[in-house]
Amino acid sequence: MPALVARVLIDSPLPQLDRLFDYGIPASMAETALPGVRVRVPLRSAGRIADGIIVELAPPGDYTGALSELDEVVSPIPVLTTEVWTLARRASERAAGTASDIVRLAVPNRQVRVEKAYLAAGDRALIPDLPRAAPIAGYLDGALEGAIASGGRLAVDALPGVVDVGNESWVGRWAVTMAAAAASSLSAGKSAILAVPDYRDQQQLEAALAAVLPPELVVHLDARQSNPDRYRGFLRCLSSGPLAIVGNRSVVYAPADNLGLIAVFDDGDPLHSEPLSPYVHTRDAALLRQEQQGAALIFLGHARSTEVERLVEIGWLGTLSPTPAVLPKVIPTAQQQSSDRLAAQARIPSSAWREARAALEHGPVLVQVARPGYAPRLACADCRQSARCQVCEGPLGQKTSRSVPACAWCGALAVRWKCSNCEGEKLRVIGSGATRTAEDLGRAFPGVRVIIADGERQIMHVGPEPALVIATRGAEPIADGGYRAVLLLDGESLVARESLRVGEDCLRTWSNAAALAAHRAPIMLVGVGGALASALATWRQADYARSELADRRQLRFPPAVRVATVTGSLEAVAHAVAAVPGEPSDLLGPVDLGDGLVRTIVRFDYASGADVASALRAELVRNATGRRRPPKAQDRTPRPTLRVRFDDSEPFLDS
DNA sequence: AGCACGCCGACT
DNA sequence: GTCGGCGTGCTC
Repeated sequence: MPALVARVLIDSPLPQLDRLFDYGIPASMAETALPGVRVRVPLRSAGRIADGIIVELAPPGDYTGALSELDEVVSPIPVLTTEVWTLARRASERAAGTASDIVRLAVPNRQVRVEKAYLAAGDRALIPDLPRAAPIAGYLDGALEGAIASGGRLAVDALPGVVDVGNESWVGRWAVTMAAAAASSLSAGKSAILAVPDYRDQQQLEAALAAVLPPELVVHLDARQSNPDRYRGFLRCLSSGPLAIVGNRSVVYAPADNLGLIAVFDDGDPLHSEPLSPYVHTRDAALLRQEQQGAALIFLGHARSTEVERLVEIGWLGTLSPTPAVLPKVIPTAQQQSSDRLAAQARIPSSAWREARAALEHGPVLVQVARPGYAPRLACADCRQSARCQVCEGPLGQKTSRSVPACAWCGALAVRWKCSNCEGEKLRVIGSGATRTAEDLGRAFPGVRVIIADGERQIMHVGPEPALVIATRGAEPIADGGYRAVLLLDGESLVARESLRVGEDCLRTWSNAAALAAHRAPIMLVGVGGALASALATWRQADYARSELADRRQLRFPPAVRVATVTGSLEAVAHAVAAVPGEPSDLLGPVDLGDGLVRTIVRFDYASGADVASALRAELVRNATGRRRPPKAQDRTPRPTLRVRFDDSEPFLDS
């Protein structure tokens, strides 16, 4: 029997290195060179050492050249499990990226001290008793539990409202459902991966988990942790025994032991879309992993994304709604101006103003606004042309009513501003941000405490006392006992944006805010009518997603079809696009992006995704290894880079 | 990425 | 005749 070789994944973003390399195993490493461990290996001429991970030990493959030997086993801990490796390879293939880019997301940086402590602790015999499964409230008895036990796939409509999970800790009811689902999986001895879009969601989920699971069974893995904390959590996942693993998008790659459930909350939140190459969305990674490992898969949310709706329509996902149905009390408000002068100034129709005033007698009222700051835009007071930065031509805005106007793009303060059109020197405020809304509302409701929550002033909780809580979308605090009323402002300007996703995006953020209301508290959507308003009012977000998806099918826009954007020089893009199978390819572009770059969007059906990805990936390799400069061109011209990005929604967003 | 190998112009 | 230019291609 021939000696085994170590097949190693090199840590490199280069597409031409994205394959396994065979290395001989020196006798000194025979004990430690095992699958999953970090190694250092010589690459190309001696002297150059690369980091890598042993993926498998195998008989020598078809490579016939001289084998180099491993240089060093860096650590004995198998950080890359077989499941995660397979997932990384499949996810990267689907996105025409490299597996090591995914592995970098999946395996945190090594922290030597943490690792030493972990190894010194030895195998932890201290495995707590498995929790007992408690029934999951709010849905048909046993429906969720059954799906979790049998590896089912479900789109679950979340329960609106907030609850106290103990210690005066109020969380959204969705978090209780998700925690109960995790407990259900753990009670069967299987781990659960719980992915949430942002930190505030994570805090709610952790509070809900603390109520149903002992802390030894919960691990978190998120971007906010320090590197050592993250690595410590990661190593805990590797030790045996079921765990609830909580985190943001890259938690879907956690090395869960005996995975039984993947649950994703609010998959329509843009934070679930990975900004690092190869840009694999949490939803897609979760779908691949579920298919591969057969765990249960749950997409939980207050609104349904068109992507999930598509999966429901093709039968890949089942659906589950609360039983009995829970309908928030949404009141569409007519656009009639308020008779109250101050309310009118604050853009609030009279009916909404009356409801808010009544609600403020009893507790906090949430006001959701579109933009932070005081004035999102400024214009010349004389000619009304929008005011531009004198440094970079960016739009000017104002943080507070007193602050110096500043550029939204480069941050330059606009001192001694002069209109480029009419030489005017006076600025005029356009629109209202959170701060200005707060000032206006403070005048309309004198004597009421006003709280502002936005990206800069992050507030997680507010008490049950009366207060006006002005929050930008996604920054809403949880109110103890729920808000007594919710006002959704700025809908008109939000809906007016030109973007493929405005409708579903608005419905999602409104629904999330509405879910923070107390039972039967009024929710007022100001200034919006039509299908969107009625979807919110009837709390039938899935219906809206269905009609939205039907529209996208008509137009052949994602997610009815898949897309890939190909960016680079005109020739490189044309060449790459020509390699896409399925003639004649369905193309949009090329459009000129300036700097000698163009972008073409390739559209294709889900069924041909693998072919398109492998064709474009081959083009990436060819472009990276082929001639670097156009022959006879000037020396200093940088090599035209070719970039490919799958399922990129950016070109369809507002400009 | 790096770095060696390989085929054309000025040199002792 | 050789030294070295950078264009080309490979990395177990």
